[in-house]
Amino acid sequence: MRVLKYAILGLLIKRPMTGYELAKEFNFELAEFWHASHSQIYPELKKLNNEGLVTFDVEISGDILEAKRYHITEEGEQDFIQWLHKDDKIPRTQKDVFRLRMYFSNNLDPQTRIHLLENQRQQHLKRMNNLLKTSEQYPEVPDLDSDRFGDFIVLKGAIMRQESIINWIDLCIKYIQEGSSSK
Amino acid sequence: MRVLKYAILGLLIKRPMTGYELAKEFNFELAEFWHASHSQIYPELKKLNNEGLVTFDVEISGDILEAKRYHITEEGEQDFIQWLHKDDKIPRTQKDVFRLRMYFSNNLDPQTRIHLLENQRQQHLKRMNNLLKTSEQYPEVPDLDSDRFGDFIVLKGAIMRQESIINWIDLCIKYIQEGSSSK
DNA sequence: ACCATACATGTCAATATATACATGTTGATT
DNA sequence: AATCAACATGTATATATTGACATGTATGGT
Repeated sequence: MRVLKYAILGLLIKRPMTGYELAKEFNFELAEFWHASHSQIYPELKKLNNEGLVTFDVEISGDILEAKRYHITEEGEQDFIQWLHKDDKIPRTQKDVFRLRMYFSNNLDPQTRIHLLENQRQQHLKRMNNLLKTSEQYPEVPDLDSDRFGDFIVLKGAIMRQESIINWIDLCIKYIQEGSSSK
Repeated sequence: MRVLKYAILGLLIKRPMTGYELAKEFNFELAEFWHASHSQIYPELKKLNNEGLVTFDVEISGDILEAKRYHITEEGEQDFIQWLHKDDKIPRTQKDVFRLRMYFSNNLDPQTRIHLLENQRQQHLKRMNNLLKTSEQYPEVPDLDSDRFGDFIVLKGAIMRQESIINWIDLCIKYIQEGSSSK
């Protein structure tokens, strides 16, 4: 499906970027829902360039350090916009190692289960606080056509997801406490 | 990290299974949080057998049709139980193509955004109903040590996640309607 | 007898992803 | 002058995953 292709094209519509900058984007705003590291990005940029969907200018900083600043072409923009209109079939599976572990949790004693859950809880709570802090950047809903709008709604979604996960963990802990005290 | 290895070992603790049956498991109870198809399962079973973590008996149904029924060994069980105790670092990214799309949604007109969101909403609602139907199998919390407990809690988690996704979609639709009417 | 569905096991090729290997510059601080 | 963090670009290897290719049996219904 070449999602990375479209992730890159979408970012380049905002502004021309180097491979290094693209890699950074995947570690900030987009990090909750997409990621790619530079070892994937550089070959993909080369491919997109061969396909005529992006071009680049070489910039020099200092004496010799070269950076390729990639721009999206007219063709690339058309391809991206076309992709953007497509309906997604919701994936049957969202892989989640922790939930797989919990699926098998009858093989653990109650204390261990609670330890594992508390550990997850703490990590999710920490992320939740980071997301809430980030969302302070948005005292109000950005304009629909602003490129902040997308970040705003996926951030909201990340917070809601986080909330739901923490509630689930708390529910699991409750079940385990009730189930083990009654014995 | 060889998650498939542990997914298979965990299933084989419940009961000995053929590769075919394992593949089916990944399409039912576990389907929300893990999946593997037979082209991954058969080679992995061979590998686990070489490592001494599983063994198999050949069963004949009818005249000649052979099926290998895999059993977990003592060593396999120890390996699995050890893995099960491990804390997971929560993943920075849960890849989600639809949210990536929404991140770029400022490039779409409001009607198209709402169409895409409604389409997702419908699909998620349908899945939600399936999950709720499945959860009718559990009029009460299964015993902590029953192998139904794991299925029960991940099913609860799937329902909560689904609820959260639908709420997010509704929120997005609301933002778009408000944002486009005020212009 | 025919047909469809489920049972059953495997391989192959393409793609995707993560991690490590590999190299070098620039600019700011100490 | 030395050091460190950030900038910058690539390749290589291993693993994971998907979808197609490939083959055949068993069972129940018409």
